[in-house]
Amino acid sequence: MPELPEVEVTRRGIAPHVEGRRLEGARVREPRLRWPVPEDLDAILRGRRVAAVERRAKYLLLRLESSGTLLLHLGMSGSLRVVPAETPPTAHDHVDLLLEGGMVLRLRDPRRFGAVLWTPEPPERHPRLAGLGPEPLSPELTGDYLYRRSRGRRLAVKNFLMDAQVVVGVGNIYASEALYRAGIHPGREAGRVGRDRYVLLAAAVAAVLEEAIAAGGTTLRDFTSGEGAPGYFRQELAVYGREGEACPVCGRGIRKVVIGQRSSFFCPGCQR
DNA sequence: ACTGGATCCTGACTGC
DNA sequence: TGCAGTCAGGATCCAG
Repeated sequence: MPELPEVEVTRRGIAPHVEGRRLEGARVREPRLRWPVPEDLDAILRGRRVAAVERRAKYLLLRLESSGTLLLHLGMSGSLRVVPAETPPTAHDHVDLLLEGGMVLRLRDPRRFGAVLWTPEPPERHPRLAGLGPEPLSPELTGDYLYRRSRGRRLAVKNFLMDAQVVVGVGNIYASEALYRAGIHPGREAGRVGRDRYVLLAAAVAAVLEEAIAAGGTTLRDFTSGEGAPGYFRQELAVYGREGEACPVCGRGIRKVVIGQRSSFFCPGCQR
């Protein structure tokens, strides 16, 4: 489900309910996520206070006071909601974090590609976070950076853009959208895109992600913020999911191709 | 070192 | 209505 904007919208939705609050424990109904949920999660969390809810790439970081961080990943189908503790869980509500005051932070994830990980170390040292590329909304993402990193690379520029070692947070929807805005064909070899076009691409990535966050994310099926509101960016998507529709700029039909086993949408007139 | 493909899992949708 | 096949917002792992 979520790319960076949806994770960030979720973070902003849950943070006011979670930050500064003490955890009374955890209830794990289904530990078989991408990696097993820690068996002693309840004991680890009980009585500890959440200092901050942060985000790195598509991971949410619940930083506990003193030390230790809970890493949450939503995978393809995960979502987080803050609900009253007495709310009956539905089929795929795998983990509850019990908050003082009678609410729970509830993780739902039908496909179970998500993750709940614990680390007592500084989270940037965790194997899942070490080695990640820069945040796309930081000053580190520049055209020069993308240009340098792409030299000699023969994979499609869309796959290059979705490589978390290069830059984090750009998933299948926003990769198509950013490449459209930058006028770059998604299947072009990354190493054969020039510096000037990477400058356009870096700006396009940041712009599309910021606009999506401002719109509350993209709701395709059932994405909602931590408070249950859907995102309204879907109607702003220029190419994703719009095969056969007219390009808003040149009027030619939007095409769909499979690149790296993922559907990719582009305008054959505007993108080279 | 890079690259593409297979893989984890369930649900929604399509076509017959 | 039922059933088989296809596809889905992620990211890791593995073989070549």
